[in-house]
This record gives sequence, C-alpha cells and structure tokens, in this order.
Amino acid sequence: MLQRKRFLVASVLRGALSDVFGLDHEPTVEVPPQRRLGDLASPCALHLARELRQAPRAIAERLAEAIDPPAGFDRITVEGPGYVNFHLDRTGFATAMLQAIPVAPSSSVDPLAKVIVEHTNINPNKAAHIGHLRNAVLGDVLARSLRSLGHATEVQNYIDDTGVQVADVVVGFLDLRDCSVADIEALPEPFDYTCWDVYSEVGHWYEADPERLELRRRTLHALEAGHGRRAEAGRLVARRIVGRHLGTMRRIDVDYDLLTRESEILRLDFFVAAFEKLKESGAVKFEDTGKNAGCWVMPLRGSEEFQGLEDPDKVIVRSDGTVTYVGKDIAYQLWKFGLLGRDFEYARRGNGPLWETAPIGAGGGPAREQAPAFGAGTRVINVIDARQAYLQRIVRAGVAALGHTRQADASVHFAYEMVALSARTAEQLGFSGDARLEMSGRKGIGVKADDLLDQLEAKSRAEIAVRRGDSDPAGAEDPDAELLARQIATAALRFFMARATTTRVIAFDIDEATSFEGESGPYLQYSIVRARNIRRRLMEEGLPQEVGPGRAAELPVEAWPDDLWDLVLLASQCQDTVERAATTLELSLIARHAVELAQKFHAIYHRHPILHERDADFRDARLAATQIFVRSLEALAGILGVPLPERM
RNA sequence: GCGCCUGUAGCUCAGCGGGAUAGAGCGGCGGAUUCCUAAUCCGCAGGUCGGGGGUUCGAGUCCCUCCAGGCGCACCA
Repeated sequence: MLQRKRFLVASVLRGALSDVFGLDHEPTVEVPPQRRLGDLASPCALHLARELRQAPRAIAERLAEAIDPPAGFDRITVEGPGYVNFHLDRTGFATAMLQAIPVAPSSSVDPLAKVIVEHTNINPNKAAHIGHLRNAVLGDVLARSLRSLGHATEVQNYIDDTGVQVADVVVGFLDLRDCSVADIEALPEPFDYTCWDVYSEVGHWYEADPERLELRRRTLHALEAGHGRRAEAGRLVARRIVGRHLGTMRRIDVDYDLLTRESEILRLDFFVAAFEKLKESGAVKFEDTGKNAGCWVMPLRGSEEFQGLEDPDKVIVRSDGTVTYVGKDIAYQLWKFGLLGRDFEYARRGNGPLWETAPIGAGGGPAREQAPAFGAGTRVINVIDARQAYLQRIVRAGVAALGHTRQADASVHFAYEMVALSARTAEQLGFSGDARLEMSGRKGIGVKADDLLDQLEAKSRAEIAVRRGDSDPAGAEDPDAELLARQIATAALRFFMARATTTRVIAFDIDEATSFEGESGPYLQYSIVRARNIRRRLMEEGLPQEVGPGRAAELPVEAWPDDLWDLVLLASQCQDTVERAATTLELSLIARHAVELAQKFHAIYHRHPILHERDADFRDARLAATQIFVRSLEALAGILGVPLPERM
C-alpha cells in the first residue's frame, strides 16, 4: 500500500529535480523515523548539495516550493538538515487501508511459473531435533509467503531412505541388538526415540571394532538393491520414521505436497538418465590415474566459483560403481526442472492431500492420471543448512554444465545457519561444555523436537490453568484449553525459529525458546485476542463493531494522533515486507514486522481506550486502526503459521 | 592455505541501494489494574557499534588491514 505512494513521491521529486535544477537524478525515498516528520521523505537534497554547490536546506526548500502535494498527500515540509518530507492525507489513506488486502498476489508474479520448495529432508533414521524444526519452519514460511504473493508453489520433502544413516540403524537393530524384522515392527512408539538411541549406540559400536563397518557397506548395498532382509528392515525403519516425522511437523502445522524418495530415484534409474547426459556433454570424465583413479568426476577447475579448492574435481561415480549423493542430487534437480525426460509414479498417502513417489506397478496403486503434475518447476529453492553450500554449488554447476544456464540460475540454495545448544541449556541437559554445543544425531546430542513441543504445551496448559483459575491443571480435561495450549506452543516455536536471521547460528536456549513474553509468538496472539475482545465487548454493549469506509472518510485529521497513525502506516507496509522477505529469503523480516505491529497496538491499547471514549470521532478512528491492525496481523500470522485463537 | 558467515547494552539480537537522537526483547530497579484480560503497558539504569586506517558534508552500514569465533573445502550426506 505504501509502496505505490513511494513510487509517486519518487516520480514527483524526479520531475522537480529536472525542472528546477535540470538534473537527471533518481531520488531515494524512505520512511522518516518519527510520524511528526511525515510519512515519506527524501534525502536527495543532501546528496546533491555538493554537485549543486548549495546548502542542502536551500535545495530542499526550492524543491518543496516547486512541488504541489501529490494525490493522497496533505503537505510537504523541509525537515532536519535538508530532508523533503511528504505528509499523507491521514483520513484518505486510512479509508483506503480499511479496504485494502494486507498481503495480496503481486502483479509482477507469473501465476503459471511454478516454484518448487524442498525442505525438511530429515534422514529417516531417528527422531527429529530442533535443528530440523528450523529447516521445516523456514521452508514452510517461505512456501506460505510465495503462495500469498501469488506464486504457484509446490513443496517437496526428500526422503533419503537408502543412505548411510538408515543403513546404520538397520545394522543397529539386526546386528547389534540382534532383532528380527518382526521385532522391529513390534517395537512400541515412540519408535523414532528408540532409533535415536540405536543410532548413537551403533556409532560407538563401529568405533570399538572398525571391521564392523563392513556391515554398513553390506547394508548400504542391500538398501540400494532393494531386496533381502536388510532392505526389508530399511524400508520398515524409513516407513515408521517418516510417519513419526510427519506427525511431529503436523503438530506445528507444517505440510507438504509431495514426498520424494531416494529409493525411487534409484529404482527408476534417474541417475542413469542424468549420467548419460553428463557424459554426452562432457561434464563428467573418467579418471584413469591419480587419487580418483577409476572414478567418474566432474571437473570444477575452470569455474571461478571453485577457485582455491584442494581438489578441483568432484567424484560423481565411485570406483566401485556406486553413485555419490551429489550425483543423485543432480539427477533429482534435473527432474525438478523437467529436464530429465523421466518421471516418478505417484500414490496418495492415506486419504489426505499429501502424495508420495511410489514404486512402479505398486499393487493396486492409483492410476497416474489422478496425480497432480509434479516437478517441472521454473524455479527451485532448496532449504538446506549452510554447511551444505559447497554441495549445492556443485549441483548447480552440474545443471549448468549440461547447458541449462537458465535453470542453473534458477537453482537457489536457501542457506541458513545451524541450531546449536546454548551453554546453559547444554548443561541443563547433562552435556558438558563451556561454549555453545553443536547438535549431533550421530553422538546423540540434541533436543528432540517432540520433547520441546511437549514442554511448550505443558507450559501453555499451566499458564492457561492459572489464568482460568483452575487449581488442578492436570485434571482439567478441557478440550478448548487443550486446543489453545497447542496453538500457543505452535506459535512460540514457529515464531522463535522464524524471527532469527538466517545467517546467524541460533544458540538454542530452552528458557528463551519457551518464553511467552516480549518478542514471542504468544505476544502476537495476545495482541489479536485483545483486539477481538474489544469487538466482543462492543457487541455486548450493542455498539457498532466496525467502522465502514464511509464513516472513516469523514473523520477529521485530529482523530489521527501520531501514535495511532504510526500503526496505520506500519500496517501499510506488510506487502512490501513480505515481498522483500521472499526475494531476499530473509524471512525474519516478516516476524519482526509482525512483532512491531503488535507492539504498537499494545501501546495504543493502553493509551487510547475505545469502549470508554466519549468522542465519537476518536473512538471510530481507534476502532478503524484496530480493524486495520487485525487484518494486517492476521495476514502476517497466516504466513508465519502462527495460529490466532479467539481467547487466551 | 582457500572460501563463506559472525563480532552492536550484562544476555539474545534488530538496524531497509551510507542519512534525522544507535533500537527491541530478556535480565535489573521503580511504577500502572474500581475502567476493552497485567501473556500487557510506562519510566530509569546500561553502548569506545571487535581494533586501526581510508572514502564522504555525513560511516554501525562502503573499502583496506589486523584480531577473535563459527562453518565448509571426502570415493559421508
């Protein structure tokens, strides 16, 4: 909403600079720090002072005189050292804001161009931990942002069900714990917790006798081949764990369109197809001698991007004929762009909207026509932590080496930093360490996602009980309170993950993450609950609960004091914020904008009561601002995946 | 060694292609509830923006350099 005004101001200024000074200058337009200074301002007079050999204030004054306030503006002033400031017609702008959609599909978006977002991608061999939650929340918020801006968006969750990590858990069950496949099947829930322990046990077991690593190799081959007892155990482990992971993500409202399985990529020979193309184009070559003798490698020496590497070649096919992860990932990436010339078979998972890749001719599987058209995206965003930046660059280089430069450019690695444990939290959990501690599934160090969510829900329940005056929170089986506890936990967790800048390591602190005060998910929720309560009270009093545009248009300027106005102006920047977040992949902008809105609302709530205000103009302006606030925060909360309850 | 990221209040962090008085949350101290729920609000204390150069009318922001920390550079993913 404000963006259009910004363009208008820029164009008016550009014209004046040309008319008055004969300059061709693109002025910057920003929002001044305080409302009394106006709503949009340009420091262009400061920029041009040297060139024009005039005092900035003098330039600004000449500009202000030369310009008539553009449509929607009241007046133009000169402020500070020489800013040209534009003051909006508050009544007119607020009336427009009442009717505006806070975050709408952008006209610059091609609704037919599909964006594929891949996220979560947890190895199906153990319980999800809080690092995985960061990935899932970022991916989900990104997908929600793109959808709200009008992008066709497809969310994929890649399941590496034939990798080393699954193999290790299979070894743990079959060889270390001497289980049968039936024994694994019979294990009680939480199965993923059991696997968490097995996985770290097997690591120690290998260390004690490195010859046992042969079992890993044998299992890995069995998983890739797809038959035998080990493969059966692997399928079982992966199937049960994926079910648990989906359940964990469902708790915080994270969903997917499609699960893609590595086993299907292998079975359908996606890599064979990709490999043919790579060989044809000369992107890979066979190494006869040297350290990579017997391997197919992708030379990276020529590329500027890979300067200074110790080994400028990347192995794609190992000397034993097996394919590296990068090789499979290149094939998968080509499929995502519709460049592979092959496709999966699909099956619906359960009765829900989620699909998964299915083995060819899977008995009784649904016909292929029923599945939506997956893949063939125009842009692909892989949400993967920053430690994998090197591999993601190689995947992109592989796509480029085949001559698909447009698709290589459209291959985006959404890199975020990892989640570590704060020193305090690590100590509380019994892990030694004086600094922050990196989580490690292999070592069994970490906070399980479900444990954190349980803790958040328990804390929510306790808070709710206190507020409702229940003496016995555990005994009260109030379904309404149960839902609310879940919503609060979801909000706390999602906001915590979304508000962190992607380039920073999160030092996960349990006390901070479970805080319901200050900059937190529940803080957002509470602000909306308060606004909704006003509405409810108005209804009870038999007063109108809404201000229509007609009424808003007749409010006098005095009804809009600076602090109330500031909320409206902030609300008018939701669209810009979401667009900027989606293009820069800095999603924390959305969380910060949401919390800033809530802060301003809470402050106004105390200063400007509505129910007890006698002046009708003041009351209606406040009510209109509240309406604008509610709609804006609802839009942002929807993108952040923060549920907004009716009461708290 | 090469590459990427980080260094701002006691702690966790914001600071939009340089711009108006460097902000918020937590923690500390002091206040606010006969009045739309105190998961809130208001006030106070707390800062050589890692160090040093440079560019500029103007630098937390750009350039150089140094220091400190994290991550990556496999026939693991």
